[in-house]
Amino acid sequence: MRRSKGDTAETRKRIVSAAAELFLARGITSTAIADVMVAAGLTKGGFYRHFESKEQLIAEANRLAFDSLFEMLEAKTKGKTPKQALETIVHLYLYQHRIKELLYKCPLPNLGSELKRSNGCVKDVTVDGCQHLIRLVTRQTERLNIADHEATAHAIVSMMVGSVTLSELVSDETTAKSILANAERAVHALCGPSARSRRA
Amino acid sequence: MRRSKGDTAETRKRIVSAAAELFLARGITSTAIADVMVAAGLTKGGFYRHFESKEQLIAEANRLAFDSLFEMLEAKTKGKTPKQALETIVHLYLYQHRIKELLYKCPLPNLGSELKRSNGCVKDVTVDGCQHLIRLVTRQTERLNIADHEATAHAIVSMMVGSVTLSELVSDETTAKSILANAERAVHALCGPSARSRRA
DNA sequence: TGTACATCAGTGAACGCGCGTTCACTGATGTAC
DNA sequence: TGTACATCAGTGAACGCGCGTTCACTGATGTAC
Repeated sequence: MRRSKGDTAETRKRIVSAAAELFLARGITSTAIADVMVAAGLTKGGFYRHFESKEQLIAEANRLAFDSLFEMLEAKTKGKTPKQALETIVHLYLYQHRIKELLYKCPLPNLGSELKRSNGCVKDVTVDGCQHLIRLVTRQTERLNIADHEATAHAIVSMMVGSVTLSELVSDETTAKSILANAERAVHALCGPSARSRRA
Repeated sequence: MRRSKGDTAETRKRIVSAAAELFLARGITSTAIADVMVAAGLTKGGFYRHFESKEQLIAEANRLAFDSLFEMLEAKTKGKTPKQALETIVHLYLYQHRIKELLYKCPLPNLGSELKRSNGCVKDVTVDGCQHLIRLVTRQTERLNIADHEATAHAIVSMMVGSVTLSELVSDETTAKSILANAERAVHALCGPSARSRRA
């Protein structure tokens, strides 16, 4: 039965949102389209009224996850000093799995190896997200007057992605926590006074 | 046709080796058992004479990849000063994709998100490998007399895994290279003179 | 050492299941007049 | 504003393919005597 335009648009959003949550929690290949549709309160037959293929859904779900992460990080750092802003970004990113208000997790540590082998629009979204995250951090290292702000930003993002990956992997909760805490400390060290070239 | 004991053992090794290469290059789910068997010069029907399930093969292939990586790192750092040894570990790890003599790549950045959701023996091998890598680095930071050597080792391993993940992901070769170079520099900074507590 | 039989690595076909995709159908919405 | 028809979101069944796993069979190796 046909639905009104508004309903249709809302249904589509619900599907993408359910997909983002399921993909990030269970992985892409182990999430079937039927799972997504059921989570969105529909049956799988209706999927192709909204999307051309699973590929397209993957791309849109990842874009949603990236966009809402970046939007939250922008909002939470607005008006803060560069030091506070950088600390906020790093802290929120590292503890993304424990923050309820963050609907979707970052695709980079959660789907990294699945996305690495992707093509076309999925690849594009991933690369964009990756560059966007680097830019977000670079903006703060630049404001902090760090000697080589771009290099430092690269190192920070690598550490963010790597530590989240590792902490989700090791089954021991104590180790997981200390990996995150140590990443946070290391970022601090990389941005410490000896790294600043000019007065802040 | 039945084979001699030696042949059988060798065939088994060939299957595990082919699996490790294919899994790490193409991902686990997108590598079929038939692909592995063909790469090992056999037909897929013979697989179950050697293994109970694909699961078991995944576990063994990952163990092989981890073990040969660690073995190489041990060999290359033997007899070196802690500073040289740490630099060697980090450098070889970061540039693992460009080193031909390294048969298998590290499962952590290459299969991280696929392994994260694994269970049983696959999970065990992954966690072991992760801890082993941390220990390998910790041994050097300890010898370097770094103030908090375990915390620093965690940070270094996070950066190693994260930067390899990211550099394989971004399609732009220039960015990929600079991510790796900046990770190497950052490790250097984390182990710099200000991080040493006692005289070396 | 030689012979007869059991074992079992490897083959190729077949099975069965899950999943992405397609399709005929339904009935409410949107549109033309 | 009301009526008639076209559109199309959603359903449930079916299709087709890939892939993990099983199986009957072959013939060389290993073993018992």
